[in-house]
Amino acid sequence: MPELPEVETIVRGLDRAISGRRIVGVTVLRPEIVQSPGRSFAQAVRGRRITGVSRRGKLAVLTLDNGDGLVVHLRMTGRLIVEPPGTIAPYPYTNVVLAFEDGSRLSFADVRRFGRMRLVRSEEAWAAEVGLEPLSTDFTPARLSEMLRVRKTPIKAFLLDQRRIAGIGNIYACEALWAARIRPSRHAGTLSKRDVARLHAALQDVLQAAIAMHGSSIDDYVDADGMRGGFQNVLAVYGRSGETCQRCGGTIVRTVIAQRGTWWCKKCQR
DNA sequence: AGGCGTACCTGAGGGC
DNA sequence: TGCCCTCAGGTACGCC
Repeated sequence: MPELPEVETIVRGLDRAISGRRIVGVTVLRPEIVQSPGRSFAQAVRGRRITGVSRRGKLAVLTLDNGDGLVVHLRMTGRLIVEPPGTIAPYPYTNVVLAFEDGSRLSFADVRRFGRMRLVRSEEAWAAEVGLEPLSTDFTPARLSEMLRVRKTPIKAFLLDQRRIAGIGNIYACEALWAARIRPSRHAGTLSKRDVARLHAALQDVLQAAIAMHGSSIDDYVDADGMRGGFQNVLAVYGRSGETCQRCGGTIVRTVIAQRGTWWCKKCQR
């Protein structure tokens, strides 16, 4: 489900909705979903106030007033939903509920139960494993070029590796490679300086455009208020096998790279 | 180092 | 209608 633009959208909504609220109740319906060092998750979280909600790669981070962080990975089908006071029925497939003092609550729901909610002492514990933020000023064509050099992995597999650049998933890897006119199976190290410049620009453009449209809702992504995104309506290649390329009139094909469905135009992506 | 298969889970959708 | 198969926005692990 969620890649950088979707998590960014969720996090912005959550920051507006629940920052400043105190957690007065914690219900863990699926213990395997939460991780917490030492004390029990519920004990460690209950009574804390949420001071802010932010994003790192595809991770949502709820910062608590004692400096701890609730790091949430939604994986494929996870949802973070804010429910107003008076809501009785539990959100479908809810695994963890944080209840606030005003009667509102945050539900972490996930049909497939791949998503995780982890309590961390400080950012150092996990931030080192997460790569560069593609929308930060640290991410420059020169840095990208340096990371790609001599690497033999297909460029698409490189883009999906969260330890290098954080936040790009299958949709936006496909879309950015189309925008940059680069064939997804190209070995990373073979990209020319021009290719790298186009890819760098394409990644930032695609991610920013998707954030502006509140992400892509292909199947089940919704933001913190349960609203769908709009970027699925403007996807150029993702999920469009057999359709005509809007740029060159070629045919969009589906292949498999790094075990993931990959959509691209055979004619104009080289 | 990196590719590949598999595992984790459930549900949707297509073909027959 | 219903059964069977494939696929899904992600990552981890073990094996070569």
